[in-house]
Amino acid sequence: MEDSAHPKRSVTVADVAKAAKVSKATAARVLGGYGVVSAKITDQVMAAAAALEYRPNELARSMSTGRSGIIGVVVGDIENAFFSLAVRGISDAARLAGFNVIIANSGEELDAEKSAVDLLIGKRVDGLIVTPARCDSFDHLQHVRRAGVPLVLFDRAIPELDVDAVTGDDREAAIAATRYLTGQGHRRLAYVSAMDAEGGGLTNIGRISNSAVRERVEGFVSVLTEAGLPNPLHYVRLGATNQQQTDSVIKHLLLDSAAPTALLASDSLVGLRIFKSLQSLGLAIPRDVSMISFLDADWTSVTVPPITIVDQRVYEMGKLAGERLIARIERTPLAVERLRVSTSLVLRGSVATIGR
Amino acid sequence: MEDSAHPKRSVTVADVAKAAKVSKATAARVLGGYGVVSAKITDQVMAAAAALEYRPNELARSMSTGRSGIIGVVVGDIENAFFSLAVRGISDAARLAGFNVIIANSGEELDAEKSAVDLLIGKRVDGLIVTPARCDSFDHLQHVRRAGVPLVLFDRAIPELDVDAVTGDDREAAIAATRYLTGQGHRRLAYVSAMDAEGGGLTNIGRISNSAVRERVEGFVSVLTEAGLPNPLHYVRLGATNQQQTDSVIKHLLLDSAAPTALLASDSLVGLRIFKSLQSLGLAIPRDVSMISFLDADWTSVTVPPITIVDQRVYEMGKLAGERLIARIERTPLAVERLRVSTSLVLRGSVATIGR
DNA sequence: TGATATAAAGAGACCGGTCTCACAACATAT
DNA sequence: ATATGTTGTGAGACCGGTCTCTTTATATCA
Repeated sequence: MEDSAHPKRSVTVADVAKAAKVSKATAARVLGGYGVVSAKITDQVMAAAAALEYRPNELARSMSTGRSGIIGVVVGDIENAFFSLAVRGISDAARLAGFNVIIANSGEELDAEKSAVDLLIGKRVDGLIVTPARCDSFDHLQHVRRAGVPLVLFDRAIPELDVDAVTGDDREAAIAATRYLTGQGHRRLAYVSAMDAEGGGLTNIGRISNSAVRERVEGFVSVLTEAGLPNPLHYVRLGATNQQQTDSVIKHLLLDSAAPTALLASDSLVGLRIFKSLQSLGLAIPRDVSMISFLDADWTSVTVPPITIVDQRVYEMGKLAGERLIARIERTPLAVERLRVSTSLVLRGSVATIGR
Repeated sequence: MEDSAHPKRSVTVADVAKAAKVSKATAARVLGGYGVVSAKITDQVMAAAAALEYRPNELARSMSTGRSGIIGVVVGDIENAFFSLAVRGISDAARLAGFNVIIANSGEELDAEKSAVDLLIGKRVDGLIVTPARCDSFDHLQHVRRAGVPLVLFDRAIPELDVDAVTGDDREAAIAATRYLTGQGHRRLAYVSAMDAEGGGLTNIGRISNSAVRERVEGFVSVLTEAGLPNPLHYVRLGATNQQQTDSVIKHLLLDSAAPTALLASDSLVGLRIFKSLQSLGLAIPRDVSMISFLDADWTSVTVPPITIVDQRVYEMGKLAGERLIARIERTPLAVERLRVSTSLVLRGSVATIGR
């Protein structure tokens, strides 16, 4: 058994051709499924290929055709349920169209994102779906366009970049959630996100570099303003990137003399962290504080009480992004668009009605 | 702006060479970072490359070097937290060694697995990590070996296949969990898995085609037998593949006159389904029934009560598998091994002490 | 029966890199 | 001054497919 002998020159069309006693071109026609070949020769070649266990070298194929059949996807963090669901949607769309998916993690860091994009372009992917970590730095994405590689942004849009984007209707979602909370009598509401905050406190919404978060905060603030509540930015907190940070954020929020009565979590990871923080502070939901989280994550339906959430339909978002990209790859003439997938509020038990 | 012009012949070494007024070979040496080139020429070439925005074609590079720098991973379902965590571990190990990861989903189906493997081999991945859907059908994996592509099995082992495998110590884990349950006075224990059951009832452990599940069931049964409990296979149930099936499985189990007092869930998805089933049946944990789930999934720590789990250290498993594969790719001389990652029981609140 | 159309097969360039080998220029040894 | 070595550069084969162009064999028609 010298199976383990490593390099093992693989079987090529030339080998098959020789075995089938035909020219390389003819064997290639049979194996590649193009051109015209007589039935007899086809059989010969197929038999030879089977005997030699021929496997086409997709790399070589891609080289000459110029198409790799691969879609590159750059996400923030696959471990996050949001992205794994999205990837599923993208993969399903891709598979249906005969494409494969190669995934790269950016860890929500710009540098990692840049090198991931470079790498995928190097691998000559046929198209790219990117969740941009920051919406204010996009040279590398501009470069993708210049290279002629179709690009679709996911979850976050960059208006300055003339390119398709698939996002949730974040502003509307935030408005709906916030209105619901104010409708239940809440007057002091906090918005908590995992986004890195570069200075601690937030003074200027426009400076939030993630469009999804920015739009949600805008929606949140607009409702509060509209309701005549003072200082709507006062309870917007960023930086809940891990349990410890979140504990600290929550503690500061809730130990304030004018503590918020309701919390809006920007994603399911933040939501989970907030939930745990509240648990460890011994605060009951919704008696002591109400909360709403984005994303219908597993955990949100099995807690006591179950968590009211904004259902983002991430799978559909992913699928849509995949389909859009494939349409671009196949040169379907389409106007550049921002596709918004509508969200819906799923009422469960984590919001109390207060006052009145 | 004719940015959108699609095909856009990309800049090649030849283009750079011409611009820098050197030979293709020299430009290639600079750009590829091999061979010897004088400082002056290096600068010239680099300048030309920068001006032209040269990006190497990894495909072509792979063709001539025979290395793609890609590791292929075939998992059951990325959406499953078990796999997404594992993929993270694999990716981290890969990135550290300068490899990239391409992921394919098998949906736990043999045919999909076969074509995924074929596809990845076609893409000339440098190595393959596979979670075999069935341990009794491995022609396609044998083929991988014959093709000279390093292979590491993940989560499940196939003893007949002379190849490395990274798994949990499933038998020990099941033994520990089961012993804990019997130690708490439980005498009728059920094991529930999502594996497809081809006949409904289970009569022969050896026929379970997934080694991880089989070993867990073996461990489970061995403890029960050792404890002198009758008919240990009686409460082993497969087929909890979705909520409806699980509801039915749980209902049948618990409406029996001799209903089990404790349930062992084979993975976190099954665990979650069981939890929901119990909720909908109005049964309280652990008062009416106790449960233990595999995998420290998000949801298990925020339920009431929190769920006692078998911590599988999946990230480490993934990382180990990645490292092992890379060692193989780099021809480190190593004996073929089955690497077992130890698990531990994390006691929370979902198991009652009964009797006595 | 010879001229022409058509189908099937072969020859070889090409994709964009890597890499071997040949060769030139200059330094050092004899 | 000639032999030998070293270093930097150029020419061109090669990886394994695709694909165009040419050639050959067979069918169709006058």
